[in-house]
Amino acid sequence: MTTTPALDPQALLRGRDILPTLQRMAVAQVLLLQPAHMTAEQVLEAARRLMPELSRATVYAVLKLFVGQGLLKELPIDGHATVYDSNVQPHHHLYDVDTGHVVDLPAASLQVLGLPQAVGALEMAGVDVIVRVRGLSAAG
Amino acid sequence: MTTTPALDPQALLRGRDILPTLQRMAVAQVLLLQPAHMTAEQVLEAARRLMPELSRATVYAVLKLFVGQGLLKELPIDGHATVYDSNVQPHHHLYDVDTGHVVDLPAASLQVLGLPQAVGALEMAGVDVIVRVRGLSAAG
DNA sequence: TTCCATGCAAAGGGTTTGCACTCTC
DNA sequence: GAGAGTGCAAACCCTTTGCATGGAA
Repeated sequence: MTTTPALDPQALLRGRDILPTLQRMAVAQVLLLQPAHMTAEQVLEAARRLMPELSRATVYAVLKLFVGQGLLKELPIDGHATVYDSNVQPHHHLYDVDTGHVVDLPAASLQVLGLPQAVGALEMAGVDVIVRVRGLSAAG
Repeated sequence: MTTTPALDPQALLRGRDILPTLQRMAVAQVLLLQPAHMTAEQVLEAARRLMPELSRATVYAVLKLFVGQGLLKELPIDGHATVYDSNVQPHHHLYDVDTGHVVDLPAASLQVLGLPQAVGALEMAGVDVIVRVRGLSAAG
């Protein structure tokens, strides 16, 4: 692990050459300071508690910016709404098919064998393992 | 493999207690008689070559019915449009992040180690491995 | 002062729904 | 004839875009 938890949203954003506006810091506060899985709507709702005037369009813009700067990852989990994951380290996911809750699975907890043969000469851009389960009660 | 390729759409549908209407047989013809990965829009376009009056709403209804009856699987690959896979055997996917093309990866070509420990006492509903690559030129 | 960020509202794509018509059993 | 299946259009949800305002360098 090379993660140095950035406890200061402003420093976190400056470190990625992102102008730390109030809106961006509100989103960072909600999503980047701890591991979290949230949809855009959930981010908007949570960030508006810190900044009620925050607009939906801005949240989408900020999320897209954060993804581009490597602060967030979009999860390919569910067809309806994009889920943003603030854990950008390689890892996998447990997904509750009934509730939609997601929890991280450390990269080391699963091992995928056979990848080199499977991708052959293609350029590999990443591997996602999604384990669908039932009964994941706690919030993810 | 226990697959007995059903070459007759009508028998295929009756086998699942699905009333074989002309619309459902057109969709089956296009998607179920061979392994394929298609979005609803692609299914509509292809099926309309067999039946020009087919409506979009009916295609969505039929796809949902087929998924419920285990004839199709929805792939959790991309946020925009749902991709339907007529291969319902356990297997994984190679996904071209540039073109959107998908190809099957036989279940045997990859091995995921550590699942029992990862899911613990939860009920496992399935495992999806999506390998993102670039340069997958052929249609998937 | 120039450029970037924000907010609002409208537009856009994918999917679902309401309702009348048609067909199957 | 009763109930299921279909088609059309409108509605819906998530996301993006256009444009005018406001703030940062």
